[in-house]
Amino acid sequence: MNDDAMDLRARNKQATREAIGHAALRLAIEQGPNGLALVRVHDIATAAGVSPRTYNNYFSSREEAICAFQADQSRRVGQALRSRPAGEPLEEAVLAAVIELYTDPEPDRAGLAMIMSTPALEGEALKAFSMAEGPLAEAIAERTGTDPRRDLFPSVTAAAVAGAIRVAGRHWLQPGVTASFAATLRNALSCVFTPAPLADSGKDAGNGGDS
Amino acid sequence: MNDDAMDLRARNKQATREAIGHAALRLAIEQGPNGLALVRVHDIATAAGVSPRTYNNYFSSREEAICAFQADQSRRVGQALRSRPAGEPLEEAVLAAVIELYTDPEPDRAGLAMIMSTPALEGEALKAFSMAEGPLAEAIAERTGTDPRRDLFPSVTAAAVAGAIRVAGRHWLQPGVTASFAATLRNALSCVFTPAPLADSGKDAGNGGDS
DNA sequence: CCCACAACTTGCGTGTCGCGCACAAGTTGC
DNA sequence: GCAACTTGTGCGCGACACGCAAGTTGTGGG
Repeated sequence: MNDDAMDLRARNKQATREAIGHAALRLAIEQGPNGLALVRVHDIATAAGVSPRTYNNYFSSREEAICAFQADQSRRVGQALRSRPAGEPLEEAVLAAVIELYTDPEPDRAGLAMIMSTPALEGEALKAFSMAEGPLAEAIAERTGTDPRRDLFPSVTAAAVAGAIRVAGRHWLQPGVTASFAATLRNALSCVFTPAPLADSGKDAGNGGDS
Repeated sequence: MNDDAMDLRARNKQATREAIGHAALRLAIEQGPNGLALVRVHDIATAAGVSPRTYNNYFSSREEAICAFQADQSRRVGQALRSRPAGEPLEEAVLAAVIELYTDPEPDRAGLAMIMSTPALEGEALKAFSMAEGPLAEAIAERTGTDPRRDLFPSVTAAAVAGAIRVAGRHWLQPGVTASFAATLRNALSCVFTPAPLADSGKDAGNGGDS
């Protein structure tokens, strides 16, 4: 999945894709959550240095372009889990994989806030997260030795993990939250694997409490 | 939430909303997953007995209209959990509430298959499910006595439950699955609350195994 | 019983957008 | 070096979301 592992064509394709996505996100942030309609396709294409028609070859809606980086990231989550050592327990492996993937660069607060506060963009982000569930479920099934076609555990866990990442993101960009995204992510994911519903594990020890 | 608890205006509004949604879903099913573009707004409006402009007052996209019933159902999930007896353990309460809400009429296989096999519609369905997470998280927080602003557990669990419902639906309409939707739902939800990652709880006893 | 007010529906006009088609430019494999 | 393929681009059509200004129907006060 390294950039230099592809031929020239694929690299150019990926470059323009990222250029369009980056331009789209930047323009969306400039206009703010309520001015999404003011971001015209023509502006995005111009800012990315391509024609509107080319933009349309890559994305079929503004929302898709703006959330492109999330979609790209989601595609890597399955591979990230597979690259963990085989003996590692599921919880630790998932935790490490997700944290590595989502905190290598600390996420862009403005971009995330823009997406989470705009219904149309949030829908596209949900699609991006759901794209990760399939591969993630396969990786989980492989690690736990379960058949994803007979046992619902891998798919459900994958969906729960994706949901936890989403919740962590939403919580992280609430005003007053000072914890790192990695810490928030850890808290959220621990809720998935430890069922503790009504224990006093909260507050200062277990999950939550970084507002 | 009963129909006769509203004044005439609200009832008419809800009626036309359901009429449009029903017509949209029916037409979408007729055209199949690949012919969604052939379903014109004009057709939906005509089938529902309203003008295209009125359709547009209720929904701002075909996908939204087609998935309207899912959105309406999602809005009820929080209330469904609240209406469970207070002493009931969280897992049982969630299980009972969800099963009651999603199996009162057994879901429409054709409609569900249509939605799950069409990317654009699946995105809208994801939005509908995510709408349920907020109220559901509040209900869970209230039941477990946790503060949803400090503790991530309610939100994460809500997201996991929503994800489990989704996974159950996807699994249920796979060819060869003969179990009732209620049973599939039970299996999926049990994966959320029992962490059992690598136990041999599968196959004939625990979760899964109804293919 | 009637009337004023509010909500809902509808027709029309406008600005965008998605996308199919045909062609030019660049890249890869032989 | 040549041929096949992929990708970027210009053009144009059909559809659609949405604002605006009527007309129509439900609601409540005198």
